[in-house]
Amino acid sequence: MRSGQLAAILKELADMMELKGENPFKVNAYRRAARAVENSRVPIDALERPEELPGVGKGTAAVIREIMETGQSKQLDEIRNLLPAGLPELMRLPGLGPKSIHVLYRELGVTGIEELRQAVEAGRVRHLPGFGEKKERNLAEGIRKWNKRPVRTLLIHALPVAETLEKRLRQIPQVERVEPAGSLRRRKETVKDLDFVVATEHPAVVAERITAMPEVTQVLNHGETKVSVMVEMGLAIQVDVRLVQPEQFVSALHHFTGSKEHNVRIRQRAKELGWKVSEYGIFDPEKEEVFTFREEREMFDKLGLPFVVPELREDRGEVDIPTLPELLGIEDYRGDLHMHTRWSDGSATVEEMAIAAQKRGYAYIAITDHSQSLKVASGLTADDLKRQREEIDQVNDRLDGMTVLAGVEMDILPDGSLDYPDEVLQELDLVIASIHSGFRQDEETLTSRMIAAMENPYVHIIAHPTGRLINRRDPYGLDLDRVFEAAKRTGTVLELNANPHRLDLNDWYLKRGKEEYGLRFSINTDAHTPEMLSHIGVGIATARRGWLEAEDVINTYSIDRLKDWLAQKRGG
DNA sequence: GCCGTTTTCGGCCCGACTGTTTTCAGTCG
Repeated sequence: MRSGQLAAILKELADMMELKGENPFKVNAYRRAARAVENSRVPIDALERPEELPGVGKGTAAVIREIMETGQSKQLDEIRNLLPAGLPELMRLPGLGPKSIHVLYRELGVTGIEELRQAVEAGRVRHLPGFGEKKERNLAEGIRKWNKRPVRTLLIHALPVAETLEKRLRQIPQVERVEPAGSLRRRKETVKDLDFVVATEHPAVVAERITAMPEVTQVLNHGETKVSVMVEMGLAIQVDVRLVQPEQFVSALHHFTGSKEHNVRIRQRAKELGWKVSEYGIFDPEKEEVFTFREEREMFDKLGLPFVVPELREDRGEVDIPTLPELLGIEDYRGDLHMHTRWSDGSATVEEMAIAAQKRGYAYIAITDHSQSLKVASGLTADDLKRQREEIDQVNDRLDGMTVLAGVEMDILPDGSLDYPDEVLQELDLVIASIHSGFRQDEETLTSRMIAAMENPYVHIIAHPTGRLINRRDPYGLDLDRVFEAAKRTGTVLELNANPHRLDLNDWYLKRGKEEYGLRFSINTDAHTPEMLSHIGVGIATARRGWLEAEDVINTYSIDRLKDWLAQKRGG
């Protein structure tokens, strides 16, 4: 049993209990337990006493034990027998929560989306208590969009739009301060919309200016403190702007940066001190006094907490521990170890890539073109690799203060063997192995295949370990705990691929790999053009979200230390 | 269901908005 599976069962239990109409605090207790399991530093199967997890008491601990032992929960089975399986997914409809779903089920016998559609079309919903014509129309709209999964925008696409909008907002004379907030500020891999917090004494004027921007295609909401619009700026995205008084700016920025879960922890913390936190400030009910702040740092200070950077605000322990890690920064990064050239499917020469890297201030790079089996990408034969090595040597002779390593991104073949024999690998400075075929094999086959590659002493790094493509392809069905364990045992480093579509390993796995297994990682762009080296920005952001420090990432090593490590992996 | 240097009972984060109501429940972030 993996922590992800256990957490999923606890979440389902919470959802079902909520639909059943259980005490909301009890429901929340199960949600908290699910979070605690996800964020536990101890591997879940090594957890002897679940009640040691925060928010887990006797009751939930017993449920956890039962699930660990039997793989299921009697309580959950009972509710499943009581309530139709189609109900939980109805929560995805905007405006529909557990209470309304229960009414629909009880009064109309609605058990799923199809029956709801029929009830709405027959006009039967509007007569229910708490419902009306407007609500029925909104439901009809939600049902119409049911199958159009809202695709979240990639961070890398959202960033330039946010930057343009930020500049635009700054140009409005009545605007005193502007910051982007929300998941963009937390640098999540995808964002749903763009949030801005604006300080102004004249909210109505600013709101007017925003709705009048030429890129605005639709005004969704236009109130005194909030404007929501759809904009078309290369991509169509919703923009929410919150307008607050200047003295409220910092509290509002913190509030709208989130995450929701982080905010909840912050408010609990304030409550322990007898205060109340909202988007308007920290309120002391005893003295009837409101504290406001000039910088976020002051706000955390007031609560007796170390400053938490936006990337960590996910309630993964950042509010509960006395000292936070000194996160990796772009200035710590010394070289990119995964990129392609014209030798396979890249667009530039070795020298062009090297010069681009040097302009970024790097001390080294590794050229890692594809291996022979990957025909679609013009993979290199052993002979090609020899000739490429000659070219790399020449480039190294011409460059000053920059080392180009000769590497390869070698396919792990569907049968688990590697694409070159050891004699070829030992000639290379650095070997990355990765899976590009046979994605749909079963978990056991895929996992063994990857572990076999890690056991080869010549393999230094596993690239994009789960193979997911955000919004496009799910991760391979790997047992990542076994992969982590093998990485630890063999000293193999797992990659955080900084391609904005991959960002794989993701933040959550990075934190787990570091804390539970003591792993180190490599962050690389997998660039196929010189411009793509700039993707390292979102890679570093993801690493920060994964709580990584410079020491956890081999790309922060000096060239000498890196060479030592490369040799050491081979038993040198 | 969980939790406790004010507590073993009575709380559990906070406020805005919507649509339903005529003072508020439900939903959302």
